[in-house]
Amino acid sequence: MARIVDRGTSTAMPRSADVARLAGVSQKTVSRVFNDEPYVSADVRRRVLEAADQLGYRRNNAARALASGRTRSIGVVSLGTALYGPASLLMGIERAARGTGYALRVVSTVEGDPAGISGAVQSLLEQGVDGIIISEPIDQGPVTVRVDVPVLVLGAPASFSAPLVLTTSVGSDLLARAATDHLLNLGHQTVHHLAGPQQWYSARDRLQGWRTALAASGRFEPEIVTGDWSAASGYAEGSKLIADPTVTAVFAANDDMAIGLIHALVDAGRRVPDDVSVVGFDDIPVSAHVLPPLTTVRQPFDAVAEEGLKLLLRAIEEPQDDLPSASDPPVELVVRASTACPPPRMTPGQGKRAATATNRGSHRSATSDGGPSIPH
Amino acid sequence: MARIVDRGTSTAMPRSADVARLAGVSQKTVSRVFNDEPYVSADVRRRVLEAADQLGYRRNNAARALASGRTRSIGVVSLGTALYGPASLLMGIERAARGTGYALRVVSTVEGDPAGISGAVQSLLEQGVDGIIISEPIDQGPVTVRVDVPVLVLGAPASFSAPLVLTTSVGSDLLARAATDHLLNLGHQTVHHLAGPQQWYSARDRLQGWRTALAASGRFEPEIVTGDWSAASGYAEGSKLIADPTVTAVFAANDDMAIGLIHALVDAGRRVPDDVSVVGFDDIPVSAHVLPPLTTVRQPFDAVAEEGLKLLLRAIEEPQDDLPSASDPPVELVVRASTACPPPRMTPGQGKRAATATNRGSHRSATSDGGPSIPH
DNA sequence: GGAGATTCTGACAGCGTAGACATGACTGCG
DNA sequence: CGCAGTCATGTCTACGCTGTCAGAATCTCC
Repeated sequence: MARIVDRGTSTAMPRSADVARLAGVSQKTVSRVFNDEPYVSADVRRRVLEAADQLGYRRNNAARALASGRTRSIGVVSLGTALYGPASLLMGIERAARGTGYALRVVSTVEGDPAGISGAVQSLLEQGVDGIIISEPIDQGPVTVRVDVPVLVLGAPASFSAPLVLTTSVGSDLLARAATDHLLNLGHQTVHHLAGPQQWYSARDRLQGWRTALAASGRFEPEIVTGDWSAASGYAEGSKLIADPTVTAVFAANDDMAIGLIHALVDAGRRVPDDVSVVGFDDIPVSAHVLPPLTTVRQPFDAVAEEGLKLLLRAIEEPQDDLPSASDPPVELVVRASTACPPPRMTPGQGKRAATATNRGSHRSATSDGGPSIPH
Repeated sequence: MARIVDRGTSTAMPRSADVARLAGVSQKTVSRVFNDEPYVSADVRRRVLEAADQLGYRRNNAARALASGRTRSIGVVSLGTALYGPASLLMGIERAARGTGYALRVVSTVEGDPAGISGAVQSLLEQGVDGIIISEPIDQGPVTVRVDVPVLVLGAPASFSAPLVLTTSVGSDLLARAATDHLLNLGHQTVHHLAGPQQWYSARDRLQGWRTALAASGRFEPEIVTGDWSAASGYAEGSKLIADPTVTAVFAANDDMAIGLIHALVDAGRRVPDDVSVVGFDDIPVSAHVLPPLTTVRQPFDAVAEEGLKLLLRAIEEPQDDLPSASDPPVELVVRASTACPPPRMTPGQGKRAATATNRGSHRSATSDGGPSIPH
């Protein structure tokens, strides 16, 4: 087990001057060694490192930040939830940040706090950051924050833009479209939508993607119901939705709500996928193993985080450069057992059975699976 | 939507001296105002705040840290995963930290990195933190880190202790025991265990709690199988476990594995809970809505995070004080529909049918249902 | 062999704040 | 009235590092 040892109050933290004295060089040279600056002879470098090691020297970050004007840390505004999406994105950012030499400062917005995002940004600026990532933003009405570092907004619409602000799509709309198209291709007349809370941009994106898919196929756009991302809301709102017996296909804005919806369907005596097909969104870890295993789309959190961070670091380090906009992340549909062709009576006299049959099970991505039960 | 506005490169960041000049006071007085020090007249305070507001002044954290020797931030070593447990704990810490005046610096350990926790601690110390929280630690073999700030280890065994190190139980063992006892009380002869990866202390705690419960009731302790927390491993390892037809009750070390296990049971033609009862651990958001709704225990993440943080801040701010050890968090068992009395043939000649009927088939979905569950 | 370029090292001056200490102004009280 | 005590503010400086510049040592090449 890791042992954690007190360094003892007797010895104060050594500073670079102490190392310099021990190594017989100037304090500035120690600084050079630790910053990997050129023009330090191999011999001196070795002596400095040895002395530093012997004293247990560590650079003082505060002093570095003060002297250089750069804090070497970036702030992340996250949502104070353990929801799979936000949490995954945060972890993706953490992973991407590692090895860049930048540390992460995380604050999260308080639900119901009117200051919200702007308050969080404010507090990050006070802490001192070289850049800010706003992950999974929520629309909280017009607020203005004065910022002097680059800001990256993950998954916000263009309307968020302003000087120094970068935006990156997380591809929610495309994924939502793919999910809806999958159901349409199976032969469903139309697809209903169990939407996420509309203050969330990602929920709006998914709604939009669903609409686009329906419009592109010239289908009727039914009324939506809106949940709060939770399985409980999926159950409650889903129950309302499926009160309509003509519903044969539902696209839920996340997997949790999809699972709640399936629960509601089963409680109502409807079979999934025989009577109603359900598609989720996120591919949360349990989706492959709930009953029935859930067809869903997978968000490329790591790719989004990595690309976004790269963009931000470039804005920090090469302020003069033009910034390329990020490319669209890949669409990954995971077909499992919660979707199927509509029940016969719901597709009156259409010669589509062959096409439908072909279509079923053909939508799998590399990660998807064979039959209804799918270990990965 | 929040507008983010560049402050413009023309104007440099104002410093306290600028505010002081505008307010007609000394720089030190500005410092006093912003630190809420006593002995500043109301009039001066107002003038300073006005001037600061006018200039858009923000304190420079690096300078503050350098001058005061305190960074006002605490570091969190987290696991680089979006698993519900670790993510929830991290959010709990974030929530608890808010309002304390301490910022959070997060680093996560890389899976497979030999440096692991010690490397993460090292990097936090370099960034400069006043204290460190190690959340959900993993045993990575003997490593020694030299530390000069208080360290709080959430959910590590006593063996982790060392000077300046605090430990807090997350109560996994008690919760595991409650889960196991619940199954025993339903009349099962014994309870099998689908364990988590044993490098995780929390997985060990759960194993231990299960053992304790069995021993306390004088039951036979069956062989365990071990998963990796994922639903997929729950399916795969669970399949091995239930190859034994005498299994009537399984305690899984987390909900994901429990869900995978139920999937495996259903694929094997065993009914849940009629043939086999399953208890999970965590109460992840979908647990109330998977089929059947999962009986599980809920971890008091917020309580643990809050109490732990309080402990740590006390160690930071009153180093002389004796530190009280944290109290045991509450045990919260959530009984849903995945558990019932064992099938008749498994409980030879016991007059328990009435109890079974009562318990079974009550597919209540709300998290705090009646009966044996314990609402908080 | 010496002008110029290149490599290495050091002296010095901040960076923006908080702490130690000094200094008045004012208060209360014998 | 004078002295101690409290309150309000200012002066000066250290915090530990990096950026700038200067100087010394070494190399390069005709």
